[in-house]
Amino acid sequence: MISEEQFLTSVFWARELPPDEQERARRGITFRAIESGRYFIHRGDRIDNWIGVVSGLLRLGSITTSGKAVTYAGLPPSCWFGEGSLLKDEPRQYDVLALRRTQLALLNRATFFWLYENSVAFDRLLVRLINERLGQFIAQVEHDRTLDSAGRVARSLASLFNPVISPFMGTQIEISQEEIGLLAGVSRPVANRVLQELEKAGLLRSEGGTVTILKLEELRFYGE
DNA sequence: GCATTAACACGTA
DNA sequence: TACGTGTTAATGC
Repeated sequence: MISEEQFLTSVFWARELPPDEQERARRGITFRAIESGRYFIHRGDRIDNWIGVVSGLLRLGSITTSGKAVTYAGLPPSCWFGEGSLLKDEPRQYDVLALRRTQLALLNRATFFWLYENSVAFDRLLVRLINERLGQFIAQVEHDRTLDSAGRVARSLASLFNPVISPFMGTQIEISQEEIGLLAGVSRPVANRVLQELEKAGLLRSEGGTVTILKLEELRFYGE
């Protein structure tokens, strides 16, 4: 079984559960590492876990029939995902790729459903997460259609630091300009130019593969 | 026009 | 050597 410390540092929602449910959740969690560039899930897979990102970075997306990679979201540390496929008992609709070496925490299906059936605290948590993600995706569609590339890059970065979805993020993330481009749907030269623009505006610092957020709120509304 | 791809030089782990 | 960054030239929508 994983240690108390591992549990509390990687499972942000645990503190919302009463002690007996925490203990049950802890017994249902295992860890797994995915190497950089490897797929964790392919479209069509069935999954048997609710999945939490402990460290690293995942990309949720798919490949179009013409072979183009489309990204729907970055999954940063402390973010949990996959509840939709578990609850609907359907195959995963999207690919999940590790952009760098990534450690995952896996809550097994039986425990997930036990909590779902028995824990009010857990259900509130799920509703809150799903609600927040819904809002995030709707906003993303809006931004894709209304904002220029600078605005899209700023929103994509800000969405990685959503405090409801990934509350342990702090202010820094290891992410290359190439990866930022993939998340925001722009090319690397554009990501490069926008990062310089945002840095000049004092909203973030970008250096050597890490981005430090200085003004998250302004980043979230950049370009409006 | 603006973005994209491809390519090059540079600095660093 | 491998990677990330900064930049430019050719090309496309």
